[in-house]
Amino acid sequence: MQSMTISQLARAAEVGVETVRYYQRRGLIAVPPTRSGIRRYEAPTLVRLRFIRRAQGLGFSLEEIGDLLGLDEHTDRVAARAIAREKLTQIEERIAQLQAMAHALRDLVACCEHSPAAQPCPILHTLAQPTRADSYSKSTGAG
Amino acid sequence: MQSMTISQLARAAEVGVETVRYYQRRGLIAVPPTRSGIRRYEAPTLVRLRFIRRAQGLGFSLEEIGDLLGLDEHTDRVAARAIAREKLTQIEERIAQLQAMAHALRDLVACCEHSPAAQPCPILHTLAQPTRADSYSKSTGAG
DNA sequence: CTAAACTCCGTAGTCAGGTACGGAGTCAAG
DNA sequence: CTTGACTCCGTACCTGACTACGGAGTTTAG
Repeated sequence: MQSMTISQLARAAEVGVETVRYYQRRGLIAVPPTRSGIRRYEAPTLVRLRFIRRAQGLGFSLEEIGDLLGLDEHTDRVAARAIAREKLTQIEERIAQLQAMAHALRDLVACCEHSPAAQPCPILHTLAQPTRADSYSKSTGAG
Repeated sequence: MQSMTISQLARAAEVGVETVRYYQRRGLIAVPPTRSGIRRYEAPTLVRLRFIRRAQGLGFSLEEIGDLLGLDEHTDRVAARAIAREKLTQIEERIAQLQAMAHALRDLVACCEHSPAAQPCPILHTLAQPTRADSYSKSTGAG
């Protein structure tokens, strides 16, 4: 399959036709010239489309992917590495945030399971507590 | 401060006035009756507002927070715990996804650092690779 | 040669969680 | 009693990544 219609291209890359058009509008993939109104796509466009999906899977936004697509495999290795490192840092930060949330939730659930039935729900009660949200974390001391 | 204007309320909860109004539109906090056109807010509304912000900090969406706000501290402990557990599971899943991304990125960066300068950038090259995105993970063998 | 399927392209809608705007009314200080 | 700050409310706008719609043109199978 040397040359594809847009729906063949989309199917090959496992995206929707509208998504392909959207990427064209965003300038991520080229709009090939048309003979008689219908455009035909070549293999390099499919490669580019798959690049986009894989980069998304690594957490890159379409804007960042636009930058990555502008890089040259041979002359821009340092830049590519820098972008990848930055993304890695962002992901690690996000993981840390989510781990803090998970930790707080685990504490609340555990607290709720072990507190006497006559008392108000520690989860709801803690959320309604005045100011600082960390009364459920670490110690109950003055710290 | 028994009774507050909307801006005092917003300041006390560390949110914007427009955000308070937005929560009113969403039905998360009540719109108090007005005498002469200006509304006044009591302490329980501030508690509710802080509840919302803290629940957001734990990863709950405004819709979920609406559910939580409808629960009773005494009679709905089981429901509250179930919601918290479900959120915890979602967060753990998200963490796992992000860790997979981070792992892949770390591999790519390391690969890029150690590959000979004459070769194309392994990061860009891997992204452009046909089909499966996992050629950068685990081993380089036939698997 | 026709009918179905596909393509093109611009525009608009979706989700979440706000943020901004504008005009009219209200309140407090001087 | 005016000035300036604040409030009310509806509506529109924002980000990011799509997704849908509609009408006109094109291609293909029978």
